[in-house]
Amino acid sequence: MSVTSLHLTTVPAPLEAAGRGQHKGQQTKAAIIDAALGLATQIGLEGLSIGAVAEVMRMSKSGVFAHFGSREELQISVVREYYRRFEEEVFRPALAEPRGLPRVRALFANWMKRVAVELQSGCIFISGAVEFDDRSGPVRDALASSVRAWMSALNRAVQMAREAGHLRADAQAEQIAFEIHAIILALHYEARFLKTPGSMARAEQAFEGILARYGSPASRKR
Amino acid sequence: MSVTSLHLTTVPAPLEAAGRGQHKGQQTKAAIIDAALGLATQIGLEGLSIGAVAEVMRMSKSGVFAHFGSREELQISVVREYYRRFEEEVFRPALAEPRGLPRVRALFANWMKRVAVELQSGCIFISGAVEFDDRSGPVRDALASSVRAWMSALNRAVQMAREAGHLRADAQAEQIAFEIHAIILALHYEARFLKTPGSMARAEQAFEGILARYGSPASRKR
DNA sequence: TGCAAAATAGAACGATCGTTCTTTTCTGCT
DNA sequence: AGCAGAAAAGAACGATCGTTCTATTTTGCA
Repeated sequence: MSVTSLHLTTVPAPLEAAGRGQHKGQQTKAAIIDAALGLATQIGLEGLSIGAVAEVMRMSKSGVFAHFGSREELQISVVREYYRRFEEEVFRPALAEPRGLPRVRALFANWMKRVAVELQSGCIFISGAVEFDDRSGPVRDALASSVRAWMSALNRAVQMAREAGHLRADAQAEQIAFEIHAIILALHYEARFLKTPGSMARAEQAFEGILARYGSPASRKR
Repeated sequence: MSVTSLHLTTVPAPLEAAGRGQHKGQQTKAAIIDAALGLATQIGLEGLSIGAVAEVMRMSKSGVFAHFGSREELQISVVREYYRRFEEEVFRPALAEPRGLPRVRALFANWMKRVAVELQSGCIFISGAVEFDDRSGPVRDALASSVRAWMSALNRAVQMAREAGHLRADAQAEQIAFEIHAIILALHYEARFLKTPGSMARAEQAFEGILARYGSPASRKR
């Protein structure tokens, strides 16, 4: 490839946009990531082995391996795909709601919906945090930056709710985001591990409690 | 050993109470569990390998193995020891406080103190929950029953606070325990994984928020 | 002090892991 | 249709794992 091809505008058809028309290799790579994501939600990123992915894909180990070059790269691809889906399911739909409390409520509701599904499959942002909390490297970095991106999106939504007058003027967005995050983590723990019945309802009630505490006195219901 | 020796009252000195005067084997076993616990808090119960424990103990793999008969039994021993220390550090000292809100505050404060230390080492009740949440077997059972025991102790303390009139009459102990647990989990996540600064203070503030919300109107401070 | 039993070491096993190298099969373009 | 390159398979490697078996050392009581 010549240096002049760095002028991307001159590149014709062969490099198409992601999606259809991919070469065979990219299609299978996407399929591998999908299978690996399914495995990783169950057994964790650390438990994810190339052999297991190959078995699910009915491919050889080396066939799977060739697409990534290392297990680490496969793990990173899984993290990125998980984040993409999380954004799609939780964040994007909430943008349809008007800024302020409605959007914050939608974010929490979508998050809860997702956790309800993950009570069977598992959440990579939670299991990954435990697996990589005292390690370093690119997998940890990919995980942490994904979670931070989501948390700061939640932060912004809360901040907008305060600016819209839906929350007390002295409410801190970071504090509220922290407490919302806490609810989700406890729900995941109690429902998925301890199998405590009624956890979903307790999480809902805890969320309402936060809103009652930080909600602006003007819009207080009782 | 004859059948009549089942009359435990007839057993003389050789079987002593746990503690001093142990045979060599029991001493080293306790030392192994201590070393294994230290490893498990860092790399998790699943990552705990007999080889690594042997290296720390400067023993052979088979020497370590012989004390437990299986890796699973070693893991269970670690869980039990962790629970014992947790009880000793968090629960027991709080019994010195009078029933009601003071004791609940002490439980939370001790828990926070422990988490602050575990931000370096890690918590088996949290990492274990992630590692064993979709598995079954004796290790999972040991973990779950330990956590349930602690959670129900916390529950009882909250319940007593309500009965003492320190909390609203309509406050549910399970709900409050859920929310306290949530705070600890979020603190662990944000401080240990994300390394978000100020997490300790946010956890404290969230706890005060819970008390403000569920505290009895009579004892409200402002 | 001596002797049985407990405690530990050492070597080897089958299995699984990520990775490398070589070979075969398949794809897609001319 | 044919050919170059991509994609996948296959075999093998060193390492680590839990576990087993046998041999050696150490302990604690008579």
